[in-house]
Amino acid sequence: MDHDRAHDPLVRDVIRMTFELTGRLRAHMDGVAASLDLTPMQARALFVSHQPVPMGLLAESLHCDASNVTGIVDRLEERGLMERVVDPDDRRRKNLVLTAAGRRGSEQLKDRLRADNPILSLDGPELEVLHGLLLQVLSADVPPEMPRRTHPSPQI
Amino acid sequence: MDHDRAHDPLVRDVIRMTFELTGRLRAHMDGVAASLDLTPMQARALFVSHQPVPMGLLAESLHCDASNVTGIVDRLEERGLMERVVDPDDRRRKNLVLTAAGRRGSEQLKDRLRADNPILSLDGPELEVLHGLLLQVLSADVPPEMPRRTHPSPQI
DNA sequence: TATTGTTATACTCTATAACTATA
DNA sequence: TATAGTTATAGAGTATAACAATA
Repeated sequence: MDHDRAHDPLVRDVIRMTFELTGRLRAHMDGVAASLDLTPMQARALFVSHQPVPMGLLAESLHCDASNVTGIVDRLEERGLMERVVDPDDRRRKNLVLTAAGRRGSEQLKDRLRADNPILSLDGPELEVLHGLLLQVLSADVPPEMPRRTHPSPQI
Repeated sequence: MDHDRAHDPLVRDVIRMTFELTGRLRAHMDGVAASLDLTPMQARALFVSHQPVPMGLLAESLHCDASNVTGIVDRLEERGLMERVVDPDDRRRKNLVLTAAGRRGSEQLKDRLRADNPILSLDGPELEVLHGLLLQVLSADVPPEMPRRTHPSPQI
């Protein structure tokens, strides 16, 4: 018999706190992005593009529709940080490759992200514990699909 | 003598994983919002407005500029979920108060957010540990200011 | 036929600057 | 003078639908 965890005060508290921390981490990331004159989405795209990645996969990583990635990559390409390279094995597919400037930018982004990160208020052993918990959540969880508002059930 | 943690592989790993989890949690939240026909920011505004809160404080909670809150609250008010109430003690200030429908919506939002949350792959004791870590990070960390791009130092 | 990426569209979010009204 | 909130603006993000090229 499984106790109903939805009414567990601990669950409520942890969800409220993850909401708060998620907001702060995002603000921290956006601040770092701004310091490099990147928009939040441009920075996230740079962050996850270590090796060549097709547009569709980037859309998944960014949790947004594929049609949005066109514009985001357009602006990164105009700025000389990324290039679209047609995949020779499947000419429909375009792989995104960082330029030298893109790699430098990505490194700076990550350096600055590490420099002042809120989670660094934890010491080594605590980070180890957090690492274990994150590993468990990430491997157990199936990444959610992109949010859709097609058939909402409002009731409010 | 403090070891330089920026080069600690554990720190890098944990930051990469928090980036991933943060993205998934946001996608989860946005999906729940969409199921109630709310935009992401409308849902976040509803989430943090349990008791009357002035516009400026809501802007801080949402990590965005105060000017944005006007439009977000406009749409929630048009929909009958919130009301602006002028503060009698300081007539410049407007407190945001949930309507009955707003309270129902907020409850549904939180119910659905708990129902399928990725962090629920953790069991009770693990949640306790996470709770402790979150408490420490949140109390040690000073919430970052809103990201500004006024004086960037690009170098890329 | 199905898939990858683009375009067109309409709306929301976003920060900045200038503004109103209160203090 | 300073603060709370609004308006105007321009740009970026957002999902949907329709489309082209390729498989």
